Amino acid sequence: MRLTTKGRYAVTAMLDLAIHSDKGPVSLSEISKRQEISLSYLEQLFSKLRKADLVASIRGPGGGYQLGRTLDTIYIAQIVDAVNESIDATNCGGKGNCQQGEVCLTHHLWSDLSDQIHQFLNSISLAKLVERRDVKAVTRRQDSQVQNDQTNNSQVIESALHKIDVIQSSQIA
Amino acid sequence: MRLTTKGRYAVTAMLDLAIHSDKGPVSLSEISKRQEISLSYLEQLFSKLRKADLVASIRGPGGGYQLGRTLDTIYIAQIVDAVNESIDATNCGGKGNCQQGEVCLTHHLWSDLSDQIHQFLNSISLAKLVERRDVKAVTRRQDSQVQNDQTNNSQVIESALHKIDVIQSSQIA
DNA sequence: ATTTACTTGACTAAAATAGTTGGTTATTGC
DNA sequence: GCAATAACCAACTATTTTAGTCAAGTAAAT
Repeated sequence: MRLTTKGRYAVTAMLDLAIHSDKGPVSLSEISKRQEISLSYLEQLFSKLRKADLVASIRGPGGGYQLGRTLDTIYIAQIVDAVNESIDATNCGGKGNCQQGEVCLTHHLWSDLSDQIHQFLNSISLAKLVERRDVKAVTRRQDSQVQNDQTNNSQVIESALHKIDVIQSSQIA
Repeated sequence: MRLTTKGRYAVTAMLDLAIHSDKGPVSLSEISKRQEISLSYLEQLFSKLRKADLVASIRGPGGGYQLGRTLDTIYIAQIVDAVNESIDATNCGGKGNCQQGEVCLTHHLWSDLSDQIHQFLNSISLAKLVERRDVKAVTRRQDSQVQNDQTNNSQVIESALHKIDVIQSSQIA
């Protein structure tokens, strides 16, 4: 059974994409900043998401990713499946050949658990997540955070430019 | 989120113990044979299970392990918890400090999933598992399999002893 | 033409898993 | 007392997975 940062990152990134897709394509570097996920790692994940037709890519300046389908037809289980092998709790991948071709003592237990998890993650669509109050709150926080970072960056840049001016004028003198 | 062979082995071994505990203590080597789990690995797992008071040990010949409590008060979640760190699906261990001290965009989703899994595994006791039809069927298969192995082994030993006899008598001659 | 941004593949450090090895200690039956 | 049995313990190791980097591309828009 695997549910690690990989699957979590994928869902988080897809949700970020869903939230910000009203103003055209979303670039991975935007998502990377907002969700604090390494850009190159996102590239790997989105390569898989694209192969699963969960997203579509648009190249060139102003490009980025768009959702491959409408919000209400993308379920969390599909996202996790696309990047992880599966969300199967059995050892045998559900095949039932865990002990010398036969089922092991606890096979059915793990099989039941898998069904349970799958049902849960398959009952939640991106549309549902976007509407959640806690998601909206975090979105507000993240958007203003990125805004601040950019302000801070331009301040840093301005002060750097100022320093260069000072150095240059002192060199002339 | 971790649910790997470790947790599965622990539950399988505990169930095996529950099934065979009617005739006194069960040794790890018995469990090892029946469930095809490495003996030394079982020792590691049972060390943790003992610390969680899920089993009690009896040393010396004829010794082995017994359940620490009655069948109906031991739940699968407790067994997995005892050997794995936790069955938590969040990245932050449920603390909600996943993004710079604040919750990340998908924190509540994973938190909900964790609750779901925990509820499921906490609703199943060893007593319930023992009664399942599929468990009873596998138990019959495993018990007769081990019986056959032992018969085969004694045949192998007998034939080996015979060979030694032949070699020795030829050396004398 | 150049910039922006996606695409691909190979590589890597760190962690976790699933063991192995080699002992020590306690108990029992002879 | 002495084997034999079986729990207990600690350190070590191979393999796999995760999470991420690096480098060299390709496609599209201005």
